[in-house]
Amino acid sequence: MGKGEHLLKIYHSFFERFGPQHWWPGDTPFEVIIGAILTQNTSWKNVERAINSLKASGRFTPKGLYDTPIDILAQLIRSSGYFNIKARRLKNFLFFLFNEYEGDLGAMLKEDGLKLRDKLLKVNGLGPETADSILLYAAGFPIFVVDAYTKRIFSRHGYIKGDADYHQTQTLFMESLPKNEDLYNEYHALIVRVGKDLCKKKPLCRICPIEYDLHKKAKNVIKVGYDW
DNA sequence: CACCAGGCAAGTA
DNA sequence: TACTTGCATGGT
Repeated sequence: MGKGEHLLKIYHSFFERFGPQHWWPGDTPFEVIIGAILTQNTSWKNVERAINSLKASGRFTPKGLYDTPIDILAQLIRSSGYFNIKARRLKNFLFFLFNEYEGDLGAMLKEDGLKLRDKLLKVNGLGPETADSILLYAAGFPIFVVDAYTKRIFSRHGYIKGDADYHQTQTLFMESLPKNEDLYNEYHALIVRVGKDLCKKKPLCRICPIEYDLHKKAKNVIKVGYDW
C-alpha cells in the first residue's frame, strides 16, 4: 500500500469516527481571514468572541477595520489573546489588501494561489499556516494546511521525522493525496479534532492514538480501528 | 496550581 | 543556523 492509500485510510477512519467538521466556521471569506489571524495559538472559542465583538462594533468590513484605530481594534479583539500583536497583524493584512488590491477582497482571492501565497507570507504576522488557511478556506485553493497536531500525529506514526518542518510535512500530503480542495478542507479539520484528544504527556507514546492506552490515566481515548 | 489553545517574529549565541 | 522568548486571554 502506498503512502497516499495509507493517508486516505487514516482520513476515512477519522471521518468515520468524528464526521464532517464543517470548516471553516465563518460566513464570508473576510471572516475566514480575520479568524485565521486571530486563532493563531488560540482556541477558536476565544476567537468567536472577538469576531462577535468586531461585528457588534459595526466595523466588520475591510474598510471598517482599515479605518479603525489600532488601539480600538486591539480592545475589540481582546478575548482572542495577544491582542496588541494581533491588532498589528490585522492592520498589516488590511494595509496589504488596500495597497495591492484597493481593498477589493474578491480581487485578491482571484489571484493565482501560489503567487498569492508568496505575497501573504511577506505580510508580517502571516506565517505558513495562516497563509495556507487563507488560501484553502477563503480562496478555495487546494493546499494542505499543516499544524502542530499534523506533525505530532504523523510523526508518531512514522510518516515523517519527529523534527519535520512545515514544508516537509505539507509535501507528504500534497505529493501523496489528490489535490482536492474538499479533501484538504476536511482532512485538516479532522486532524485538529483528533489532535484535541491526543496524548500530550512525556515521554510520548510512539503511536498515539492507536495505542493510547499506554497511558493508563489518559482520557478521551480514540479507537479508530486501524488494521494495518 | 499548571498547562494548553487551529503561530509567528524577534532576539540571542 | 539553531534555540529561546514574548505575546495574553480563557478553559480545564
